[in-house]
Amino acid sequence: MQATVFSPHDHTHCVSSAISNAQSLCVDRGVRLTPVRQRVLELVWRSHQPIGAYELLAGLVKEGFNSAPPTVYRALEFLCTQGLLHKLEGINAYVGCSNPETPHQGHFLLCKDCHQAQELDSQYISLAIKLSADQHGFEIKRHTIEIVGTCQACLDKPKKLESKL
Amino acid sequence: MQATVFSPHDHTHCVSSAISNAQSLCVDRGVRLTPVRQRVLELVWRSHQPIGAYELLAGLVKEGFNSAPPTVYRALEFLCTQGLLHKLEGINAYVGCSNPETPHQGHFLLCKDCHQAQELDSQYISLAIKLSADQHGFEIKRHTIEIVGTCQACLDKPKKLESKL
DNA sequence: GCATGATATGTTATAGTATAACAATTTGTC
DNA sequence: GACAAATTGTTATACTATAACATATCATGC
Repeated sequence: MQATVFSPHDHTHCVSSAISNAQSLCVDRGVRLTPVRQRVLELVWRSHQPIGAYELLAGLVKEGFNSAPPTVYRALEFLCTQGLLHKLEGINAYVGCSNPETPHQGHFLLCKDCHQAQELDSQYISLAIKLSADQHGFEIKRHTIEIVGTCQACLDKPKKLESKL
Repeated sequence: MQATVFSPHDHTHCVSSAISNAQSLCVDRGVRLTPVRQRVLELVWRSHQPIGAYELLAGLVKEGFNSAPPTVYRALEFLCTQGLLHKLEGINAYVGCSNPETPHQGHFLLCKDCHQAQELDSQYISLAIKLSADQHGFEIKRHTIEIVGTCQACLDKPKKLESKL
C-alpha cells in the first residue's frame, strides 16, 4: 500500500516543501503569495488535518496579524483558486493540496476517527463522473467528492469512543 | 435521453406521489411522519429546486406552525435519515429523493443556471469510489458527490447573465 | 381510564460560517 | 512622485446550525 497521510511521516517536511513549492508556483503564474496568504497556507499544512477558517484566524491573530474574518476568507479564496488548497464542503474545512501544479478537483477520504483527509487521484472516479454527466448532456464546471469513513490505521487500532463525523 | 428534473414535467404530481410514498414508507418502518415533518417534506418537493433550512422555516411559519430553527433542522434530520431527502453540502440545501425505499447516498448534478438538482444513479461512480477506498484499506461510511455545471436545457438556451453557483 | 416512559416539539439563547461595504494601505508602472 | 490596480483593514451583518431545557404528545401496560 502506498504512503498516505494516514501513515506516520515527517510532517515538517510536508509543510516546508509545500511552501517552497507554492512560492515558485506563484512566481511562475505572476500572482502574489503575500505574507497573510503564505501564513494561512502554512497554518493549513501544519495542522496535519482539515482546519476551519476561524481556527486559522485565531492562528493569524496569535502571530500578530491584525486580522478579521474577511482576511482569512480572502486568503483561502486565493489559495483555493490557485489550487494550493481544497475546501471540504462537508465539514467546512480546508486542506493543502500536494499537487497544485496540475489544476484538478479534490477527491477525499475523510477518516471520522483521526480526522485526517487523504486526497485521492482516481481516474476511475473522474471518468465515471464524466460518463454520467455526458449521459445527461450536462457540462461539468466543478465537482465535490468526499468519502467519509474509517482509515486503515484507525481500523487497526483498538476500538474507541464514537466520533460524530 | 431520459426524463429528468431539467426537462418539463408535471411537478404537482411529483409532490403528491412523493408524499404518499413517504407516508406508506414510514408506516412500514414504524416511524412517524408527523405534521411538521410532512409539511417540510412537501415544501422541499414543492420548491422544485434545492431549498435551504431557513427558507423552509419561513414556509412553516407562514402556514401557522409555531416554529423556530430547531424545528426545521429536526425535521430535516429525520427526513434525511429516512432517505426521503438528501442534503447538498456544497450549497447547504435539501432536495427530495425519488427512491427512498432503497437506502443510498445521493449523487447530484447541480445546474448553476436553473439551480435544479438531478439525482444520479450511477453504478460506475459507486464502484469507482469503492475501488479507491479499498486501495487505501478505507472503510466507507457515507459519501458526498456533487457535480456543478450547466444542464442540457440551459446549454440550449440563449446565453444569459452569469450565476454565482 | 390513566400512569409511565419514550418520542417529538416549543422556546430561548448562542455557536459557527461567511460576506457586504467601504476605508486605508501597499504595489507596480509610468 | 503620481496614478491605477491589487491587497488588506475595519465594522457590521447575514446565513447556517445546535445546545439546553421546558412542554406536549404518543404508545403501552396496568
